[in-house]
Amino acid sequence: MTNPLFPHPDHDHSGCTTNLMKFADRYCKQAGLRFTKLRRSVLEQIAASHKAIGAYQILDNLAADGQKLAPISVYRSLDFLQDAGLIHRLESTNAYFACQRNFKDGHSEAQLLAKHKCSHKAPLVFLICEDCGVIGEIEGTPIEGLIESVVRTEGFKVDRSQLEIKGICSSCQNSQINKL
Amino acid sequence: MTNPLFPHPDHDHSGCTTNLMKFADRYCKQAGLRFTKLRRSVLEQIAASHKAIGAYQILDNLAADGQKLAPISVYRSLDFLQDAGLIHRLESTNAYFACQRNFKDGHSEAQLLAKHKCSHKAPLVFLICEDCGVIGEIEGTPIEGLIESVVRTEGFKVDRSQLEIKGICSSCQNSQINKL
DNA sequence: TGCTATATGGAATAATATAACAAAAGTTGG
DNA sequence: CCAACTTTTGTTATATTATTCCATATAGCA
Repeated sequence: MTNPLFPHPDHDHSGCTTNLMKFADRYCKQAGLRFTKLRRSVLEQIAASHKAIGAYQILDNLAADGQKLAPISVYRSLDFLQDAGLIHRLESTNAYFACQRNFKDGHSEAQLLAKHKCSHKAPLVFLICEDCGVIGEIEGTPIEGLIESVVRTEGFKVDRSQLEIKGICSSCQNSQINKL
Repeated sequence: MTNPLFPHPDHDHSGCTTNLMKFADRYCKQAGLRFTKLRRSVLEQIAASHKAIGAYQILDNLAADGQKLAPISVYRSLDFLQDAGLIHRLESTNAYFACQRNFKDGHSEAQLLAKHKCSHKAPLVFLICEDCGVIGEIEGTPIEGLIESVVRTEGFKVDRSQLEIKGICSSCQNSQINKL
């Protein structure tokens, strides 16, 4: 019933994009954020796949669509989207990808807002396939609690944390076997 | 008996540096790595504190010491030191800091080598104080096992992982209270 | 010694990100 | 609606981080 944590590289992506854009609309409206045309088009570029995309790649893609922008414009939209929790940034590769964990059905607007806001505070855990480039986001794992407890013994007060796990996803492991 | 996981911002650092450089000597010799003058001077800059330092800051410091280098020279040394496990890179700030977890006494050369090599594969967990800038490295926590098990359910094959935890260390929390 | 692999030097440039200020568009209160 | 204000975007320039390419030097070894 739940989405797989790690999206299959060959899945039909069309639904992901529309769901995500729909969620962004609802969420920004509910949170009183201005989801402008520029921000929307930047998010569309990012939401086009489950891979991470660089700021200048977004810039190029939009230019190809006839929308010529300065880098700062893209970066400003990226900041907005990140603050809104709609995208994440892979620190190890300076690239951005869409947060896919938001738009489960069956929530009222208020629930949607509360749930999404809450999830911002949690440790971020990302699986990055070094072969196909797809990124999966994990939530609700014991890792989150463990970080807190380990750190508490140090008296360290956590602000935010991000775990980037690189490796090979199961689909790509299978493909590699087939190639041998 | 063990070092604190998070070094106190005001501790006496002189011993840390000499221990670390001594370890680097021993380790490189044992591992058949060439610990050249350039690599040594880059490591000295990094080992000078428990904070992370940028590549161009290293470059400037060495220039002030009369050693004028091209950026690429510093980056090459950084690559070497990272491959050797002597330093780490903070992905979120593009900065480098010394690995302090190596040079416990009482190991033979062979044990030293084996232990250090093994530790390279483990997930890296860093505590980063956003106030004083000091970085602590945690090892041997249940986080490591948990990453493996969580990911295994996904069929994801881990290559390497890094967890960056940002917040305020206990010393800085105390200082902040005093300032009020 | 000469051969080979590794390390360094040096110049240029690529890739990523931000600063500073002006103009435009949205928001609010009269 | 207007005017004042805030937020967003445009424009230009520049800062920061990292790599490519080719030449030279040095270490390790037959």
